[in-house]
Amino acid sequence: MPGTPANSYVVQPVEKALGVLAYVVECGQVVSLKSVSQALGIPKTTAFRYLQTLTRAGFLEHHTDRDRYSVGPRLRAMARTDSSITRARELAHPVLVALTQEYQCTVNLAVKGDGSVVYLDVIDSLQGFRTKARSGDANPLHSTALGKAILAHMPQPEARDYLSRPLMERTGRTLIERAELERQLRQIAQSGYAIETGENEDGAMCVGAPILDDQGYPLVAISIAVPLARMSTSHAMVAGRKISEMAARISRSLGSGPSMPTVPAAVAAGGVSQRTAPAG
Amino acid sequence: MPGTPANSYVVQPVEKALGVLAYVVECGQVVSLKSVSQALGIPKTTAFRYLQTLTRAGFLEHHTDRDRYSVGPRLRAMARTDSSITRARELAHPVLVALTQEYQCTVNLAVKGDGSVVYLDVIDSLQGFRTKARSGDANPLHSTALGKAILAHMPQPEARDYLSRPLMERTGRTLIERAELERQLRQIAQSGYAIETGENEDGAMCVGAPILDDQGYPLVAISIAVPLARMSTSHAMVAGRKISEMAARISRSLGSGPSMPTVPAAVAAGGVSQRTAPAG
DNA sequence: ACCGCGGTTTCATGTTGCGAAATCGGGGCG
DNA sequence: CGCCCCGATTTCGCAACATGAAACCGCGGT
Repeated sequence: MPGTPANSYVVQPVEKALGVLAYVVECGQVVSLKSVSQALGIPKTTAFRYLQTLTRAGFLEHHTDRDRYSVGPRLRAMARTDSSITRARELAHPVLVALTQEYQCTVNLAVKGDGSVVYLDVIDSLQGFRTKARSGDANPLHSTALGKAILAHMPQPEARDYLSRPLMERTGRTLIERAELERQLRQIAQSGYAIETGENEDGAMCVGAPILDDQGYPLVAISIAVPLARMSTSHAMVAGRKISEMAARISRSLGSGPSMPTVPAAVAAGGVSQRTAPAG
Repeated sequence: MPGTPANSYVVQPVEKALGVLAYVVECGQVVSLKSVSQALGIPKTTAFRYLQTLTRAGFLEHHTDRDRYSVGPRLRAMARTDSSITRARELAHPVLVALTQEYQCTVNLAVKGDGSVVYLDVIDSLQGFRTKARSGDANPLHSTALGKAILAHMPQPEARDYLSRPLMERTGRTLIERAELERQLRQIAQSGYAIETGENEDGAMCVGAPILDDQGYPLVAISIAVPLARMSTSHAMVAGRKISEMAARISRSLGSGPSMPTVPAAVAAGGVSQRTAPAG
C-alpha cells in the first residue's frame, strides 16, 4: 500500500487525530462519532479512540446526553494564552523601542515558560550595552528581573512550587536562599517592579515589570538591561517606577480588570491569590 | 512497568503529541526540541517526530533560524473560528428568544459543517409548532432555509463544490436541480434571507438568514420554522427582511466589516468572492 | 416486542512507532 | 585556524501498540 510516500517524520496517529480535532472545530463543534468517521474516511473504531483521547486531554468536550463532541476547555485556554501573548507583544513593542532610546540599552520582553523566562523580543541599542540573551533563549525565573517580576505576581501555589525546587546559582550574586528571595518578591509585588543586580549575568543590572493578562496572571514581562556600574539603586528605582507604569498600562489594555493596578499576588505577607477561583 | 493502567481507549502517540502541543503554547511559544524533550521527559527522537508532525499539520510553526517552535496558523484559525461561533451564539440568543415570542414558533441557530447545517440552539415556542430538528442534529445545506442562507453567502468555489455533489431529496419539494437551486441562491444573496417551503420536512416552512464572521464568512445562520399553511409568501418576505436585519446586526457586532450589509458572495450572476485572497 | 442504528468492546494481526546510537552541522573557545 | 561540544537529524532493528473487522449492547422509533 504505497499511497502516500510518507516522506518524512510524521507520526500517523498524531496526524489523523489532529485532523479529527480540526474537523470538530471547523464543523462548528457539535459532532457525532459517525460524522467524524464518515467525513474523514477513517473507521469508526479509530475515530472513537481519537475522540476519546482528545477528550481526555481536554481538547474536546464530550456531551454524553446526545453523544456529541465539541471544543474543550484546554483548547480555549490555549487560544486565550496565545492571543494574550500576541497582543501583549504588539502592545509592548513601541514601549520597548521607547525604552531602548531612553536608556540606550538592551530591552527585553519575555514570557514565562515552566520555571524559566523565554525571551521573545530583545531590542539592542545601537551603541550601548548588550546582554547575552537572544530571542528564544531561556533563563531561570529567580535570577532575572523579568523572572522575579513574574514570580512576584504569580499565584502563590505556583510560585511556592517553583521556589521549593533547587535554585540554580548563575553568578555569585544569585539569590538562592528561599527566605531572602521571598522577602524580595513581596517587595516586588508591592512596588510593581523588580531589580536584579548581576544575579543572572555578571556585570548586568536589569529592571523589569510584569504584564498581566485579563485574569491578572503575569504572562510576560519587560525589562531593561544596563551595565551594573552605570546605574545607581536610586536611579534604578526611578526607572522601575516608570517601567512598572508602562507595563501596567499594557496590562490594562489586555483587560486586566481596572480594579488592580499592580498589586495582585504575593502582596501582604502571606496573601494568597488564585488565578481562577476554584469554583470550577 | 505497570505505571498507568492505560485504563482506556487512549492512543498514546496522540496523547503525548497533544502534551507537546500544550507545552509549546504554555511555554510562550518559543521552544527548542531539547526543552520539549527535557520538560516532558520524552526522548528527543520522539519529541522531534511530534514537533515535525504538529508543524506539518500547521498547529505549530518552525523557525528554522534558531530552531524554535511556536504556535502555528492552524491553531490560531481554530481559535478564531471557535470564538466567533461562541460569540455569535451569545449575541444571537436574545434575538432567538424574541423571534420565538413574536412568531410563536421554533427558532434555530445552526452552524455550517461540511455539507450540512448542524443545529446548535433550537428554541421551541411553548404552544406553537415544533420541527423535528434537535440541537446536535444535522440537515443538508440545500434543503433548509438555514443551509440555503449559508450557501448563498459562501465563497463561490466552496458553494460550487457542494452543489456539484448529488443532492439528497428530502421531500417532494426539495430542490435538487442545480440550475434552479443556483437561481434561488442568487436571489437569496441579494435579499439577504432564504425561504424554504417544506423542502426539508413536510409541512414546515422556514425563513432564515446568515450571520457572517469578521471575514464575511457565513459561519452560522438563524431561522424560524412555521407550519407551511400558516404563512403566506408575502408574510414570509416581511419576516425574512426582519430576520435578515437582525442577523446583519449580529454580523456587524462580530466585526464583519461595516462595508458589507448583506450582499457579499454569489450576488450578480457570476460574481466571485474569495474568503481569503489567494495571496498566501 | 421487534428492528435498526450508533456507540462500545474484543481480539488477532502486522504495521509502524520507538528510542539507542551514529551522523551531521555550527558556533564558541582555545 | 582548527578542535570540541552541543543540539538537531538520520538510521535501523525490534516488538509494542495502533488498527479495524466483527461482535456486542442499548436505545429510540414503529
